[in-house]
Amino acid sequence: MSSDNTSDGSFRQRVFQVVAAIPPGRVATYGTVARLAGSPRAARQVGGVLCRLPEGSLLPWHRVINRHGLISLTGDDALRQHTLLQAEGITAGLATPIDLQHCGWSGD
DNA sequence: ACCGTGACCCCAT
DNA sequence: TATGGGGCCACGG
Repeated sequence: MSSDNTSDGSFRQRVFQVVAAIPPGRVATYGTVARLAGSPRAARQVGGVLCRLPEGSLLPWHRVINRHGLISLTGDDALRQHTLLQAEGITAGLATPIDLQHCGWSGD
């Protein structure tokens, strides 16, 4: 019921659902996640939500990168994300940009 | 209800 | 080619 599918509640919950839908071996940019979440201009907020993720979350947050195909985190967190991406078959993102044309996911 | 914050993105110098 | 500043939107205190 609804003319819109925005019946989930908070934007944060929506980001969880979108990120959880990213297939293994693929990555999505913050802008893409924001767009699929219903707010194409809220790319920044997507990072804010992931930053506040609980430690036990099964959400594949590591599959979310910036529009340059690089990891936006810094320090140990960046290395942690890079390691998780390696486990997905992606050996780039830390210093070498990920090929978004090959690994990029747009909600298919 | 107001202000500050931020894992972004875009443009100008 | 690198660096800086501004705009955007949602969330916490």
